[in-house]
Amino acid sequence: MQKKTFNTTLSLRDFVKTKRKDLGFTQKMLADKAGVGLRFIRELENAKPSLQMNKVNQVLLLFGYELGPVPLNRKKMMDEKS
Amino acid sequence: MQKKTFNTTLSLRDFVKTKRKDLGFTQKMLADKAGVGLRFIRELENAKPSLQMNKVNQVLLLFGYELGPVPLNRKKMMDEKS
DNA sequence: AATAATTATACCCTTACGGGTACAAAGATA
DNA sequence: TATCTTTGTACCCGTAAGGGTATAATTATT
Repeated sequence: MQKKTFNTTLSLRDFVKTKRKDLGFTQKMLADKAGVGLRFIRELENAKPSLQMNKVNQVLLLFGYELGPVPLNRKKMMDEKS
Repeated sequence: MQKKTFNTTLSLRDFVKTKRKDLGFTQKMLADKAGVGLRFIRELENAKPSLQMNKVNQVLLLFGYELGPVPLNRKKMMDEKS
């Protein structure tokens, strides 16, 4: 029942990590399914700031998400699962 | 009074273009204020898919926005001004 | 119409992204 | 403990991103 608040700005890494584990994927599995390299997934989950948008979108697409402009300091609510 | 619907997914370019003109900036002014090159602003407003997130965020920051994961097919409402 | 301002396209160049790979570190399982 | 899996860090390298600049094309503005 507990929900987790996360800052959309700072937690793209946490978003990916959470979604990935929700699906029971390893980094390698996610990389293969997204069509990116394993190193990229690791850089993404380690919050490398200079990642290319199209590559990030290839990953987010698997979760039904994509990169878009969101207001700063925006907080979102997300269930622990799904 | 008319509001414009835009798909967050496809219209990062339109978002930037609209916000820029709302502030009365030229591409060059926006580039200088954001600390990126003029060419980058043009590629951004022309929807180049492989732009680097940190550069895009330097621009969105001026508008009080940033890149974040948004659900696919999400539609947002935005006033013509502000 | 002409002129000025803004935007689009193209070229060269330096930098670094991203892939691949290997190895180390951390977690899990028995 | 040892063993296996998963994740993190480091290296080399091809290639594309992004800046600068110049020139065309487009769009005001008069």
